[in-house]
Amino acid sequence: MKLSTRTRYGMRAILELARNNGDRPLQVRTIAQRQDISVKYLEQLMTILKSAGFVRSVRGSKGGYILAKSPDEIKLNEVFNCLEGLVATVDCISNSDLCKRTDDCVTRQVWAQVQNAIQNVLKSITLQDLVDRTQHKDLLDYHI
Amino acid sequence: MKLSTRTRYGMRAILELARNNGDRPLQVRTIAQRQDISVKYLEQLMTILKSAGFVRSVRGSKGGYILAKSPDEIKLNEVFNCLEGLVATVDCISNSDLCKRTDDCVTRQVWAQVQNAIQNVLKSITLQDLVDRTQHKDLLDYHI
DNA sequence: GTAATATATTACTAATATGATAGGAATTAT
DNA sequence: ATAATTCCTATCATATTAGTAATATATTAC
Repeated sequence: MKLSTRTRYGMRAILELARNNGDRPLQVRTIAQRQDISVKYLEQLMTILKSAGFVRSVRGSKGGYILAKSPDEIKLNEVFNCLEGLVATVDCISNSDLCKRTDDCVTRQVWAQVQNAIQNVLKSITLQDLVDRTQHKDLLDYHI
Repeated sequence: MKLSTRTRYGMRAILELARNNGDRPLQVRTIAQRQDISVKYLEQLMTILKSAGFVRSVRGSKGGYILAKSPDEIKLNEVFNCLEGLVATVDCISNSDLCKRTDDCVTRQVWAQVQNAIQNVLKSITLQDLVDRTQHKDLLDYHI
């Protein structure tokens, strides 16, 4: 139950774009440098984010990526689901045909609860929230 | 972010033991049959559950496995953490030394929230709860 | 129009994790 | 002794993940 780097890197990348919002396009290379991610790998992640409609690309010189919507219109669960694939903790939650055993249903209920909890947390946070958190970093205690 | 079969099978297996609580030991073979899991694979999972102290084994003929504690003393998050390994959604949550970038901390905060939410759900449920749910199955609506 | 800059797309590789299988040793009830 | 059962170790196949490479294509600046 670990997050894939796809999700972690992707989330950090789109956060960079959120910070850059309103400015000129941000290049993959720049994001990769700032976030210490392989350029080539990040390119792929940006493609995913693009085809999901979260970012727009500007090709050619001085091109790069920009957010397709305002940061406060992008909720983390949307980005998360896009990157992490189906967030089904187990398949039978989304596809109830798979469930044959009655006992299974008990654990299935549990996994559904878990999944719900995850989504609720992420649903409550927008990219703008994260940008704000970074900017007031000095005022917050970040130790967990 | 899918559950491994280790966790799903293991959870179902220990639930069988919880149902069988107070009775004679339950054999791996029996559990495997009921839950449609490979015997040899389940053996390994039982070893994990045993070394974590959730179950006790009785060797030899008429042997098998029994719960080491009462079902209402075993919380799902404990079993989950044992099977799924460290539930660290990302490593830097449990090991703060890993976090070099300040921006990371923002997403790290998010993952920590997510992890917390998962744990809270699982912490609130015991094996006994699941046993009860199964027994009153006819009274409940299990569709999600 | 040309060079420079960037994305787009595809294929490949290496490493790791996961799921499962197999064989036999150790242990115990009968 | 024998049958039943866990315990231990090794092995294998597959899937996933992370990353690299090469090439094509589009856009802008000049």
